[in-house]
Amino acid sequence: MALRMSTLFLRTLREDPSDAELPGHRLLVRAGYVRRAAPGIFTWLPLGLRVLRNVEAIVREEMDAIGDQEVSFPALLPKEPYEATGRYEEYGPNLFRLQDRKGVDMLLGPTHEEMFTLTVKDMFSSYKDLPLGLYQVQTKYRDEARPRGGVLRGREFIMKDAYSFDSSDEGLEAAYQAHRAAYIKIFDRLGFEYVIVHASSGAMGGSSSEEFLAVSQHGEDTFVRCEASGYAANVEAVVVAQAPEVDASQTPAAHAEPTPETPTIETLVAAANVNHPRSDGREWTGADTLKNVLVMLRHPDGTREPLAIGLPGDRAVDAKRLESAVAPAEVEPFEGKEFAENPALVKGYIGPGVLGEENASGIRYLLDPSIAVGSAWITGADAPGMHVFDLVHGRDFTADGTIQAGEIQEGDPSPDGGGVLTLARGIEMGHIFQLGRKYAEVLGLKVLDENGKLATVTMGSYGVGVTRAVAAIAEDNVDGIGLCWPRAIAPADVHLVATGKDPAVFEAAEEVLAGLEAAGLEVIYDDRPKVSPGVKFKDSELLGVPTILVVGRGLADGVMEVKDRRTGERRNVAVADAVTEVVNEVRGSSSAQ
RNA sequence: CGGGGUGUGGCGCAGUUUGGUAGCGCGCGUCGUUCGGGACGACGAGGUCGCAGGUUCAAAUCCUGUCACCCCGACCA
Repeated sequence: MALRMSTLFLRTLREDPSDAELPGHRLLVRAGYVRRAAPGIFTWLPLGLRVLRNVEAIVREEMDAIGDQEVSFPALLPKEPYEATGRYEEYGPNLFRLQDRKGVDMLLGPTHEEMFTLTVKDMFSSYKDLPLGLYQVQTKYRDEARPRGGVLRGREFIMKDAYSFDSSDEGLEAAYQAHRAAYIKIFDRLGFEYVIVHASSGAMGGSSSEEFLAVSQHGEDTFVRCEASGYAANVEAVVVAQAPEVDASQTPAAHAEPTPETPTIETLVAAANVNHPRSDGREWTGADTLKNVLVMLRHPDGTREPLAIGLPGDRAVDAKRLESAVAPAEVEPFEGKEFAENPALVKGYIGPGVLGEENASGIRYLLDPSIAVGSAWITGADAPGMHVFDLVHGRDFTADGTIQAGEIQEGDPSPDGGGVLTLARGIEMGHIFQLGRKYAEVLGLKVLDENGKLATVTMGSYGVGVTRAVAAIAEDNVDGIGLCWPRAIAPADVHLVATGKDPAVFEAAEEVLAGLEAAGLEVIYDDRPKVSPGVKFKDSELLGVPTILVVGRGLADGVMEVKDRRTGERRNVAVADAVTEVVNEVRGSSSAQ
């Protein structure tokens, strides 16, 4: 199979497109792989489509290998199934909605749990039909508030979504592990650095969920990992361990002190060091203060509930962690008028004295798990310009519970006790869920069990962002001059370049091309006449095929040049050996990048 | 939704401050020269300057409105 540059539907650009920011995105456009059609919507040109198909092929092979069966659902869907699960509303403006000529509401599918569940319900009715694994590679639509990074986050994108159906929890666990293992194979073959992290399952429900993140500074997700223990998790899903109790027998009784004009942690610490220095000679820091943050929760039924969060003063509330911790409730700011409505609250000087369902404010009070029983704090005294010192958790105040909402910081202890955490960014490439019975329950997917009784099926859902994988791999495989595709997904095995105007060069190139094709290699052949060698070399580097074979001036000496795109290494090979050398190059390192 | 920015041939940009018949580079076409690192010359095709209204003898340029797009944030199974 050969693509001849003289006729290929391709136009490379010498300059970066002005609307692209990420290096991989720029190069995908410059090298003629994709073109933007509308915000977050892309046209795949011949070379891009070849890469995309290669990724799809790998995904299909590994899904087939675990016995999942491929199906294809429509993208244009009726709304009823999504109304049944509540997601027609839940998805809100992210759902593309439309009407048919009769005015019937329809939608473009953002994900297909409902359709798979209903189809299995249609066809199967016995435990003997299970387990079952189905998947599709299909176009999804989500009207993202802000598409970004080109193909990385589009409004139309291709996802491989798979679903498992089991009659028992053990079956679900087995299916989950099988899909997890298949994903490891897929991402290994795609050739990029990734981590598997614990994720919060959020609104999807279910008990267990892991994400496959491509490690990338351009990623939108922040995750933590611990070198020592191997722990890795999305920041949203980090469960901070409860700090062990400490001895408070030597801590003096709590005492309130005037601390005028100290509404912030910084001003409080400064004032405390001047007016109330520690007896042990150490300076007060933000970590000695107990900060109490108020938020307003809005529950799905519309009711609003204030919530107070106590955490060390040197640590912020992480909005994503908080959202995740209080889901399905949503977080809103605690406004000035709400302070006014609760006279127990003294803004800037709020303390545990009034917080808590049993205390004056009546506001539920949850502590960060790092607040140990027995630890002593400087915190608000609930009077203007007053803070209380040596206030001991468990002795002088208690809370209504703990909450996982504190910001995770570089160097925090790993939750599994093995070391310290580092922070990094990643691109979500895959997400696997144990959904459990949520969808089957709502949509009535039940089968008869061995005893002839109806049992609700338990499900898993497993997604891979296929178009996103192309974008993420591009981001991960660029250098100053172009793309450098991993072999497994490159648009061709070899980029054959014929330089100069000597007909003998083109004749020799045709011969070696025939040899490469006969060996089963896919070749991009730059057969353009009257194009200068410099242009051809630049284009070959821009396109990023891993092996470049140059036929040109060396021909007079009986040699061709084999060049490795990634390393830049080049070597001459005898014309007679060129096909064999290139085939070895391609096959010999087919599993490496 | 908040903040910032940009709309001028296919692409990248200048021109807008100070109103006077739209320009550069790349790409594209023809001819000739060139041919191992984005060659050169000559000729040429291609733009209602995002849109609407206004001011003016005259608007890419000034005024009003509007739309679109990009980036950062919020959002995002």
